[in-house]
Amino acid sequence: MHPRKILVTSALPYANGPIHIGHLVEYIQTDIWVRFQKLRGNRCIYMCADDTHGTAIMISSKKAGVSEEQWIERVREEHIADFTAFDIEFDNYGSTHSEENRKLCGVFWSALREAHLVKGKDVEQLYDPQAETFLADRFVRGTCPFCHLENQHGDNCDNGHTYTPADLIDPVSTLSGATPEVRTAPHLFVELEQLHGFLDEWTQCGKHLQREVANYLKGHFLHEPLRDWDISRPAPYFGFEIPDSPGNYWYVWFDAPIGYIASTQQWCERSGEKLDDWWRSDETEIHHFIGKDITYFHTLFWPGMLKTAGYNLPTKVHIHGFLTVGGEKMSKSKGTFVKAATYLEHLEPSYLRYYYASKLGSRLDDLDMNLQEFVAKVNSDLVGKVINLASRSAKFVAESGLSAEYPDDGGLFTQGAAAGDEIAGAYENCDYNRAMRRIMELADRANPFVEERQPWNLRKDPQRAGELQDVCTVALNLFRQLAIYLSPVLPRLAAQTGELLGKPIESWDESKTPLVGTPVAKFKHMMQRVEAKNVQAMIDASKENDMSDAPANEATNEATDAATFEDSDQPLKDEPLTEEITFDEFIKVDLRIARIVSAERVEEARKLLRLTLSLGGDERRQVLAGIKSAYEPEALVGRLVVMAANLAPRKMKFGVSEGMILASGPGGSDVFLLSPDDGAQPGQRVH
RNA sequence: GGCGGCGUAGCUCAGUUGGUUUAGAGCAGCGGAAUCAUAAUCCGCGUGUCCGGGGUUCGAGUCCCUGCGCCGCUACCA
Repeated sequence: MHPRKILVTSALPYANGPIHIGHLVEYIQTDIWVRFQKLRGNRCIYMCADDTHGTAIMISSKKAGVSEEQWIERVREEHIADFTAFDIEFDNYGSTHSEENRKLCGVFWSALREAHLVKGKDVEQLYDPQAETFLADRFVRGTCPFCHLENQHGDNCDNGHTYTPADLIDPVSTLSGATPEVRTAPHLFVELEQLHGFLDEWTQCGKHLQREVANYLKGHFLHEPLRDWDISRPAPYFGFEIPDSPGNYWYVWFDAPIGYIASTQQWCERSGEKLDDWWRSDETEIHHFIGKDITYFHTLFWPGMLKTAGYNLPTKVHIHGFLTVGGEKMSKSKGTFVKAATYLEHLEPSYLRYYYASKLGSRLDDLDMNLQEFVAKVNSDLVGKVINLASRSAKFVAESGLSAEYPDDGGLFTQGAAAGDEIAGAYENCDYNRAMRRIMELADRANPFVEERQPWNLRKDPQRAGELQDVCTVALNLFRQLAIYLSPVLPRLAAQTGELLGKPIESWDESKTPLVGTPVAKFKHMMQRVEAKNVQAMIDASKENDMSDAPANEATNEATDAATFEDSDQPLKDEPLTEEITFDEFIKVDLRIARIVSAERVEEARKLLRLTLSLGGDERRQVLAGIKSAYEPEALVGRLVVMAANLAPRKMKFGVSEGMILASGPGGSDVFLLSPDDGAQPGQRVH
């Protein structure tokens, strides 16, 4: 079997913030795969880079008071430090803001031009006259033109209406607070539709994508003509200026994937390789690892670009899901939004590598990190089962070394070697959880062997020194076999095993041959047990970070946090605090979660909506609420609110109102209903 | 609403193309042993409606239909 030639990438992290444990799912997943391939004797290189262009970078660097170049260089160093600490080993870590990338972008661009795939079109977009820049949708907020909900995103509101930013009522730029104006600018587009036939074939042939991804693309994009892809941005924009279109820049998603190739180019220059041997060669496999959020860039645009420019198409795009913690999205307020650097202050990287490996499968399911399970799994699998094999036997043979011949072990080593193919197959398919399970099954067979042979008793009898040596030879070889199988996941353990037994682990096939007649070094601890309190400390520290450097909304992070916290004192002035009450007085009010099951306008009334609230089961209340000018009734149905449920019914002109729902704001269109967090149920009391 | 997926022991899950037994493993729990080892290890202990209901079949957790529940994606299009 001749070695494969494999080029692997992870998505380029955006140079706008630190690496966190969500990112690490992908880099650990990829790194394991790369290490596995190398261990198998394949030629495999792992390429990555920082993704450095776009509006968000401009904003962040401006805020930090440095140039974009300084900013991205600083972030890149942080990223590299984090990756290195987690044993993620790139063969090259570049930057999309590199000369190599600029040139390659030119190559791709020319190819697109020559294929007549580029066309110009005018685009109307909101422009911030103060910041002197066009505004992406997420940098505009305003009032929804359909339901008049205020402070909504640029392209959709919380009630589910969609629109373009130009339709917003009272739009505001989140960059400067200025009122944006509509301006027209010429943009360049790629007519992807011309590649429709090719993309149908490539995505649906079953070789390159997970089945569910192929279905997704077919259902969402390929069933109809593909839309033109807006690939340029007018100045000012931090990126590369388009050579034949001065004043326009390539959109960040154009140059980002080309960064994979540019990074390879740097590696080639350093190692005397030819780029075309890797990116224009039938012998090379290209494997991209990405998260599901960027599926369509990598499965439609990117193959289209590669095809047009005559580069290798991806052999496979491996797509993974998101990380959740305790079954929920990572949350800054709950401390589950853990930065890589914060993790490292409290825990060892090997824990996370193993835990993720034990959870990762080949499909794009989300991966849930359960903190109790995390502790239990690392301690019981790694320390209790695997490492224990070495720590309970190594010191008995520190002087004698391993037996000269491999003793009878009842077939354990042979069984372990036979399992190698299946474990390798699981790694190859990214079914790491399966691989980990199989490895732990082997460990579960090894410990009883030691138990049965009782080396601790054998050593008491000098007559049985040979027997003792044999038992430990078996135990250590079984341990080493596991360490080899685990080495893509736990390179440190592999290195430590190499030291202990005086022979570095370099190839997968070493799992087939036991080590004999070699010295054994003094045993040193290989891994600390995870302490639950350290996990907790990490969570707590992540909460503290939240207070200091803050932002609630990820995408618009830097842009919004000033606005988030510079709260006006006007509301308090308008409505000062009232006199103190006792607890007993407070609890007289029975606040309940209620679901709005119907809502209609009271036509004759100026301000009222007639709501029917459900407290669960058959319990219903009619409430007349003065929110007509702030909410469309249709948008309220189904929504959970908080109501004062034991308020005496009040007869009003239009009927009896049996309670009140809680809202803030001065009135008119400025009314803001209170909503419970996810999970609340109708009828629950608010305490 | 559409698409994709999931629903197996307290928890996390395995169950390959339907047929090795009365459906398995790890963790947790209970009982015992051991004391070499990082309070690590070993042995023993599971009356689970394999979500419910139909169907195909000599035979289904495994295939088909249907209902329910959950998750993800995406929606006045699929």
